[in-house]
Amino acid sequence: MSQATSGVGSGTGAAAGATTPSDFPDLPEATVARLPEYLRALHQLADTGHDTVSSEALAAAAGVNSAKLRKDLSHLGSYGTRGVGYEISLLIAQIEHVLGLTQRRGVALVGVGNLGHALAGYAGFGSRGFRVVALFDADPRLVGKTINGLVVRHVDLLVEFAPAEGVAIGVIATPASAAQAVADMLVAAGVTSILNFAPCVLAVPDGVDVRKVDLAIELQILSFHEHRKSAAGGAVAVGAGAEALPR
Amino acid sequence: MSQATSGVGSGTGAAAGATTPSDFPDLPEATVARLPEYLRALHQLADTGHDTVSSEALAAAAGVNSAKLRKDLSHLGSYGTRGVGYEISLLIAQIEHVLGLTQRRGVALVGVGNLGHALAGYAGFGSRGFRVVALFDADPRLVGKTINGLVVRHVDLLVEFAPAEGVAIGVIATPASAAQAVADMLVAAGVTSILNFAPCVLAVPDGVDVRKVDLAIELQILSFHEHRKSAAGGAVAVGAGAEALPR
DNA sequence: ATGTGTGAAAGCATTCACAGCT
DNA sequence: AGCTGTGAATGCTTTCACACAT
Repeated sequence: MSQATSGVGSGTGAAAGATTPSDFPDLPEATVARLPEYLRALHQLADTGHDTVSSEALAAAAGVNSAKLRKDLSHLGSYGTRGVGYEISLLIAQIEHVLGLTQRRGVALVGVGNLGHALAGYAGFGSRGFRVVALFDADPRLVGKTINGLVVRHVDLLVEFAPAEGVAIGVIATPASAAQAVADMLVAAGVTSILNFAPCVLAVPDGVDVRKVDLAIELQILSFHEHRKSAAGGAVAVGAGAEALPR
Repeated sequence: MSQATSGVGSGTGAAAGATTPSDFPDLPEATVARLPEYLRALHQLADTGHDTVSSEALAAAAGVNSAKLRKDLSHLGSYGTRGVGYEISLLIAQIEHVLGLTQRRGVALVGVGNLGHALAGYAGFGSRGFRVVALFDADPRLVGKTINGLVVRHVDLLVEFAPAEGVAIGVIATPASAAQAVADMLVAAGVTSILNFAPCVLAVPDGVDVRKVDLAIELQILSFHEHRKSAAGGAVAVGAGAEALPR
């Protein structure tokens, strides 16, 4: 997947000011991928009136085991109290800081068809640290329409408009045939993070991160396990076969 | 956290399948997760007139390195010819067989709001081994509507209708607050594979597979890398700057 | 007592590099 | 020669289990 490029310079420049200059642990990628889930679970706990939480309880809410959770959190530095647990608000702040969510990042959505339209209206973006700031499409019938308060612009204007709109992340929701061209434009506009919903691989320069979401792939993975389950016992008396299931 | 599992009952039984149980390697989970991508790449190659392909070329088309590809394919048994490469049609057939895609599985979609509506119309399902066979929602304004030739039923009818419609996989596209209740119903209806788009963890009995897709999480992971990139230096940072890790 | 933080051990996954088939 | 298939080596992740702080 993404390859971490350079390390953290010993902040000579450190121009970014706003965020605390405190050091940047270099976190295992597996840990980074779980932090958002912890964050979600923490917000849920905070909303239900909790103040502190044990690793056991938080792990349950996030769907992992407690040893993993503690190890993950230990990479951020120590924010728990032995014998007590973690203070929720403190931990939320710390995770948000590490993930860079203290600044609300702008998202450009390219492709406002079926899926793209749904994404444009997805409230989860807004409530979890992001703001959709621009919409693009190649279809003249869509260009000019307003969706959720944003006008759809022609994709040819992407390179021109994206930088001004403060786009930090590009989301590709076009057909596969258009995805590479869109990725090229995003890169040309200075975007270095891309979320790709099109079923194809993208070629991008070093330093650009691409993550992919492919719905059909998820289903096919489920299909494999389904297939295996039905092939397993043959007879399989009743459910509850406690086979060693992976995952 | 309500998670009334209980009432699993319903015998999945249905031993009808005559797939040979013997030819089932137990594949590493990481390999299973990549097979769908190989399959997509193979179809692409087949469509552009290719007949055989080397591990190097297929790996490039799938976005992995060739050693990994060969190792993955070796788990399925040997389907390549040394000195030549892989015969594409043969490999497609083999992967489809292993993933259980020879039978087109039925998908029930629960939650036909913004996202669910888009999923109902997503062509990628149909073209890659699945068929949406039922739609459910709790909103009376949506129940009764026809989307893509399917009538939206009330979610309370799920347990009654799903088995008859041949549902093998359930897709949850409801708000998080409803997701667990829907999961319980799917389980009660005998569904043992669930794809969850709601931002929450689901409690399900052993033997039920859940995969989760959370769009905000993907963005947050990208945010982390973005954050780190901008902490490293100005913003210019031309690629190719592979640096040694700090210490 | 209780529950975090963390070395050490175990388990997976990826990469290397080359033997062996065509 | 060219390219697959695969043991061996490396690196990463998870799990264990317990010292240590409160």
